[in-house]
Amino acid sequence: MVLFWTKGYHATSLKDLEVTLQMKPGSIYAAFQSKESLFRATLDRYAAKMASEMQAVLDTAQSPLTGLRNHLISLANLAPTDKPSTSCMLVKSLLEVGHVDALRDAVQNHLNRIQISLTHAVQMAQNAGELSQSLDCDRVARRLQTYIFGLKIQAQRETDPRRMRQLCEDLATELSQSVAA
Amino acid sequence: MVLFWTKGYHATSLKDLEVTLQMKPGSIYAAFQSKESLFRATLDRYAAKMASEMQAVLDTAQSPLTGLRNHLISLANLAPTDKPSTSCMLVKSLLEVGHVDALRDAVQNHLNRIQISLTHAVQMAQNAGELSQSLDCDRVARRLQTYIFGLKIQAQRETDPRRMRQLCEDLATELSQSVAA
DNA sequence: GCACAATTTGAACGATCACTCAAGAATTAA
DNA sequence: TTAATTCTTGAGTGATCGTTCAAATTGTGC
Repeated sequence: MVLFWTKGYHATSLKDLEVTLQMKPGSIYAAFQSKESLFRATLDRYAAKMASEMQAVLDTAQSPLTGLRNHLISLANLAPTDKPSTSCMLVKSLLEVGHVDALRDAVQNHLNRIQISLTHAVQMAQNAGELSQSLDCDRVARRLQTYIFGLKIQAQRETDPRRMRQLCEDLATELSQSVAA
Repeated sequence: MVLFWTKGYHATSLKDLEVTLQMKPGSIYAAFQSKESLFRATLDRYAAKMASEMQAVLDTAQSPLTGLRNHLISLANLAPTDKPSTSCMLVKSLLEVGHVDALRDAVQNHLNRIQISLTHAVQMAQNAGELSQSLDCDRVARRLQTYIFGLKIQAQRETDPRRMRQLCEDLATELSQSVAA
């Protein structure tokens, strides 16, 4: 997963996979049917990992809205020198293999599921009275996800951790304000 | 440029380039030294094109802030079925070839230049009294660019043009409000 | 019309690509 | 211990990768 995540689908060769997995080609093809299918499996794994990490942040927060804010702010801890890539593997894959139908659909499904989780979180914040009752939760969630996408790309660029943190906090603040009950 | 933009660097083969350019390998290598160098040239061209389009939107607007809003809203016109890719070639390249030093630096420079243009636009809005005097223009510009990144990725996902437009307008509104004089 | 320079051609290069498969090693069942 | 089964091995597949170069073609100056 880390290999595909950092190098991308096309740039990852079977030689790379042999070394990393410590398996010979035959074994790789016995376990997974093809490079594409192995890649799809890593996408699933990544999405599960990402979803559970996000859920953990949301669940441990004092309140639903605080959880969402914390999640945005947690993106400040990504540094562009980090391994694996600070960028979202799903976004990276969407851009790279978006023209391969099977892979694009897999990525889209994962992103949709994450968006639904966000919608639920927003709904909870609304139920808790932290958000205006009139707000469309799905709409807010889409905006939130747009922030996340943007921030993860900035994380690939921004070398100054102070500015990165500032940016995350700016967006977190904006969320609270524009959405307040 | 369109070829690299849509397929990405690695997925574009020299056969593809031969067909699209209508040139034989020898000519391609005489004109450009290598695939990488040709790719870098397309990055330059893309960045120039994108910068001038953005500048046109900014310049024709009634006011600086309106220009920035219009630019955000113009992203609603991207549809995921569009050719070439609706995603920003620079972002796509940053994610795909971010681990190749020469290419990453080229992309970073282009993105930095665009950010500077945004900073100037924000500065003009501030000078025009549309923004609070106390705001850090560079900081606002970074936030703006984060929106743009996020929106262009959403444009790859969102199939409903109504929702896409709504999203762009949400972010444009947010910009005006959070930044108002 | 002719010599000379610049460009284009496309076959060929070694390397690497994703992938296969017959043969051998390891594991399990009796 | 042995027979059956599963897993692993790694050389080998044809295809394609990015790249080169000598020969053919085209363009230029006189």
